[in-house]
Amino acid sequence: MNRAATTPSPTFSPLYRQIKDLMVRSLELGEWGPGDAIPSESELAARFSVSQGTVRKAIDEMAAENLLVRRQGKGTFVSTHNDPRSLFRFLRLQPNEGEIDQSISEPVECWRAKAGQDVSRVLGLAVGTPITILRRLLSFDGEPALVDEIYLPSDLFPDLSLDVLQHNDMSLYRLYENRYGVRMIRAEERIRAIAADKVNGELLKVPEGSPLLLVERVAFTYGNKPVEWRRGFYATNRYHYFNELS
Amino acid sequence: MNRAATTPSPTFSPLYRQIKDLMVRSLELGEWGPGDAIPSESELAARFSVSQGTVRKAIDEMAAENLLVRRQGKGTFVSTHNDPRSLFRFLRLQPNEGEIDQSISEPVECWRAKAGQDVSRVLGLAVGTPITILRRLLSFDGEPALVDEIYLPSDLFPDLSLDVLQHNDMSLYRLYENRYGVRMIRAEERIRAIAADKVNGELLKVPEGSPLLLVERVAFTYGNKPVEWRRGFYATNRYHYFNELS
DNA sequence: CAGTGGTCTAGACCACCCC
DNA sequence: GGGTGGTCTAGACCACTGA
Repeated sequence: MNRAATTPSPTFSPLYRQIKDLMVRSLELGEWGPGDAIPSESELAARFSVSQGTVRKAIDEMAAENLLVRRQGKGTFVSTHNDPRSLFRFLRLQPNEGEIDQSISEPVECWRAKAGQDVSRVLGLAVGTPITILRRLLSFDGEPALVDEIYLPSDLFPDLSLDVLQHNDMSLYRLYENRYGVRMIRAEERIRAIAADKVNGELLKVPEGSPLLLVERVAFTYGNKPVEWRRGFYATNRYHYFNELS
Repeated sequence: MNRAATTPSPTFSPLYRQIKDLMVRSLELGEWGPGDAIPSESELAARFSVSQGTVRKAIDEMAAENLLVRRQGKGTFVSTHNDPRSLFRFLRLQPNEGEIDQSISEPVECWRAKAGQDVSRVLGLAVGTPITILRRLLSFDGEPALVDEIYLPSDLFPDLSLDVLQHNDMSLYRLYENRYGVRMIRAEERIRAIAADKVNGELLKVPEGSPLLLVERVAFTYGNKPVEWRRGFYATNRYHYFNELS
C-alpha cells in the first residue's frame, strides 16, 4: 500500500477506505465468491502492508453494508442469498398476526421484449435492448400475498424462462446468484396505493378495484449498477409492509 | 470502571458497551440535553478510566443509532429534532418529481379521550388512561399530502391543545422535544393500502374510495418506551413512500 | 490445541474548526 | 495555536470455534 496516497490532498481518502475499495473489487471480480471465507484479518494486513486494525475498519464498513458477515472464531464470509437468514432481507411484507410458516413462489408468465423508455431509464439501458419480463405469484401459508412483475436485461440472464423458474424452488435472488452470478446487494423501493386491476385482482383473490400496495423496486449489484426493476402488487388485508425508522 | 465486570461470565458485556450504557443514561437523565456538546473523548476517557479508543467505540455505536452526531474539529453533540437535517428522518413521503420547497402542518382537531384497547396495547398504558388525540393535515408546496391522526398519553403532554399547535410553527417532534422534553429516537411503521373515507378524502382532495396508504407508526423514546401512536393517511398520486433496503 | 474474530490499550500524527 | 474528532500503528489479551 502506497502511503503517499494518504497525503493530505483535495481528494483525501483514508487508508482503510482504500483497502475497502480493493476488497470490494475482489468481490466484484469473483476472487471471493458468495459463501466463501475471505482471508483472515492478519493475512489481509500482510497482503496490504497495513496494521490489522486498519483492515478491521475496512471489514467493519463492509459488514455494515451486508457485503460480508463476521463469525467469531470462524472467519469472515462473503454474504450470500443462500443463507436462510437473508431470505427476508428484501421482502418487508409480513403477516398482521403470527409468522410465516411457508412461502411459495409460483411463476405465472415469462417472455422477452424490448426495453421501452421507462425500463431503459431505470436500468440504464438503451431503448430497444432485449429484456426478459416475468410475472409470479407469492403466497404465504397458502394465501396469495403479492404479485411481482419483474424486468431484467436479457444478456445477464440468458436462458431465464418459465421452465427454469418452475424447476428452481428457491428465492429469485438465490437463482440470480447461483445460476447467473448476479448478486443483489441493495435496493430502493417506492410505494404507492393503487386500485387492483382485473389480472392482479384475480391472482390475489380480491375484488377488482380493491386497494393494493404498489411497490416499485430497483435492485443494484456491485458498483451501484441497477439490474432489476420490479413492480410488486401487495395485498394488505392479511399482511403489511414493515419498516423501521431510526 | 470496574475491570472485574469484564471478566468472562455468562453475561459478558464488553467495556465499551458498559460505557455506552452509562452515556445513554446521561442522555435519559438530561445531563446532556438535545443540541448540547457532550464532553470530549479524552475527558470521557478520564472520567470512566478507560482509553480513548474504548470511549470512541461507544460513541461510534451511539452515532450509528442517531443518538449523537459527530462533527470533526468541533465536538460530539446530542442529536435534536431542531436540526433541519433531521426534519425528514421520520417522514418518508417524497414527491414523484422534484423536491419539497415548503411543507405546512395545519392542525385540524385536538381532543381528550380515554385509551381504548388498541391504544393502550400499543403504548403500554392501562385501559382508560387519559390520552390526547389530534388530527392534522400536512401539505407540500400547497398540495395536501397526508392526514395524521395522533394518539398521545396526556400526562406526558399536559397542555397540548389546538391553540398550542397553532402557535407553534414547527415539526411535531420539535414541539415534543422543546415543550415537553420528550425525544423521539426510533419508530416502527406498518403500511397498508386502504380506500379513502369521506373525512380524509375531503381533506386530501381526492374522491371517497380512492386508494390511500395507511401508515401506522409507533414512535419510541429512550429505553424503547413507546410514546406516540400515529395513523397517517398518505395520498400517493403526486407523492410516494421511499425506502432503501440493504 | 491453534486459529479466528473481538476487545482494550497507549501513543503518534492528521484533518478540521475557531479564536 | 490549541482544541476537537479521525486515522493508524503495535502489541497484549480474551472469546469462540473446531479439529
